[in-house]
Amino acid sequence: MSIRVYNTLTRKKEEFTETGSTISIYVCGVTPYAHTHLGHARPSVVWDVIKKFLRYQEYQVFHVQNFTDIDDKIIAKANQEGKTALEVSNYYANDYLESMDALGVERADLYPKVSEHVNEVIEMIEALIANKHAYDVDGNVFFDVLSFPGYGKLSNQRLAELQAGTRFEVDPLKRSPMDFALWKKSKPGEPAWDSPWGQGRPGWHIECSAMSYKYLGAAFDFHGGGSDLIFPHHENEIAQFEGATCEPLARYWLHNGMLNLREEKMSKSQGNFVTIKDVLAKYPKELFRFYILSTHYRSELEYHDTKLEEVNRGWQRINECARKLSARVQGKTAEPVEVSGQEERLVAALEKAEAQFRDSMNDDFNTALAIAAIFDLLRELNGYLDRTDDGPASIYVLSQAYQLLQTLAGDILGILKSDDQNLGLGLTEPLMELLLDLRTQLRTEKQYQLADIMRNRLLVLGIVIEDTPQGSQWKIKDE
RNA sequence: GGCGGCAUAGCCAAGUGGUAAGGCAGAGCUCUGCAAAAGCUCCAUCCCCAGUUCAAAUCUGGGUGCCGCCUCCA
Repeated sequence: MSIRVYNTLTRKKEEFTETGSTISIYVCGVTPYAHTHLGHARPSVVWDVIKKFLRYQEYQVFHVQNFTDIDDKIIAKANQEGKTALEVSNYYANDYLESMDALGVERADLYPKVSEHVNEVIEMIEALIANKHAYDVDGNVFFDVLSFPGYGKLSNQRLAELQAGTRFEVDPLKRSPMDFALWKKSKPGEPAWDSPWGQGRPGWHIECSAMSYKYLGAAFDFHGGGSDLIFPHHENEIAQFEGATCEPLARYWLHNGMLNLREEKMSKSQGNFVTIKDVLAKYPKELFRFYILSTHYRSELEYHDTKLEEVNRGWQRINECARKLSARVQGKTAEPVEVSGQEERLVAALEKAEAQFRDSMNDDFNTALAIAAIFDLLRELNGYLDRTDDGPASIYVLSQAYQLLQTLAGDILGILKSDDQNLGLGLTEPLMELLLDLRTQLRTEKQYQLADIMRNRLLVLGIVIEDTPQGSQWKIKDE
């Protein structure tokens, strides 16, 4: 089954056709002038999972994500704090990367910055002027929207309607109200670069066109970003790119839904945000990823204080199962054996789960469905775990199960806790073994009172004891 | 005013023509010294109205409600 994706450009789900062995991806990054907030986590986690899934499907991926480090807000912040614009943007770009690391998001292959690509920007503007899509007014260069017939094709807007809806004050220098700045003439005290039009700096949208063209060329595979970027940012990107190069920009446009904070869209400018670091100080990254991936990427997502508590229990079940599998398989060698009976049934369940997962992801990266496939598998796994002994056939299929769960939930979705989160360190393990041995002895002698005291006191210390048919087990209590 | 999206059980959430995935919460049961974990069973006819169709949550038209974008925003 091939991959199908919803393409904003055509407004329908399309089959993804590959043009080479490497899939090229450009995702709009951030303007680094404030701490990285929860809203940024959504595209990051989603694309992280998409990339990992594509590799699982044996594609290669090349991922570029920009930093728009020249911007009015950065300059304003720099002035306010008595720093240079570059100091401010570097600081927050670094904060962004740290937040991504903390989320378990794999880094992009490239993080180009506008400040390092002003030449490319200038070249593209020159091409636009040469192609009669842009004009220079006293050191400002604007894109001439009326000159580009395809304007509005991504956001499905008609120019006449857009102009009628203009609510902001129109720069009198513009020929048409919808024209937008490619190059801004610098004012005193602002960072400025030399250009054929005098000292100035790039406008907002041009950097993405120039840098995606430089690193990915024309008609690359995926262009992603939040749905709030469809208009005007991505619409303008297309106009600039195609106006300058006469070639199409990206083949598939994917837009993720907004993450809303307490029913309101989270955004930097409204001061309505929670930083990623705040959330990760309280909750494991894997839980947060589970929450994001429980909903399809195009849907809106609500976040509030108790949200992660609500999804915690289901997430624990997945990890609980992985922990049990790990405990069973650990230190044992799985010899390939002929399977039959309940082992055969389990292997069939593994295959089914893998296929369901794959189909779900192939269908517009439906992580919600993919997670459902994992829950289905969980039931089979837990049932089997209750029934089986530690015979060679059992170890063999259990290690396969463990691997599959690690691959799907761990490697691709990134929602499995790592082993050291599950197990204690150093002395803890032998000590716990000792305690459990003693307690088992007590239980054998029916000294239940003492056994219960032990269990209760360990619970106070954050250690949970579970008595199972396979003996007593312990784990670190969550929360 | 324009463009787009959404409305599915108490909550979260899949599902684009064939008679409602999954998770949480809840009820009952099994296992168990007890507890925990786990398993099993139960729990919706899909905002309203009118159409198309043998058949619609899924298509069409109308209505209501919510949200996003049109200004910086992932």
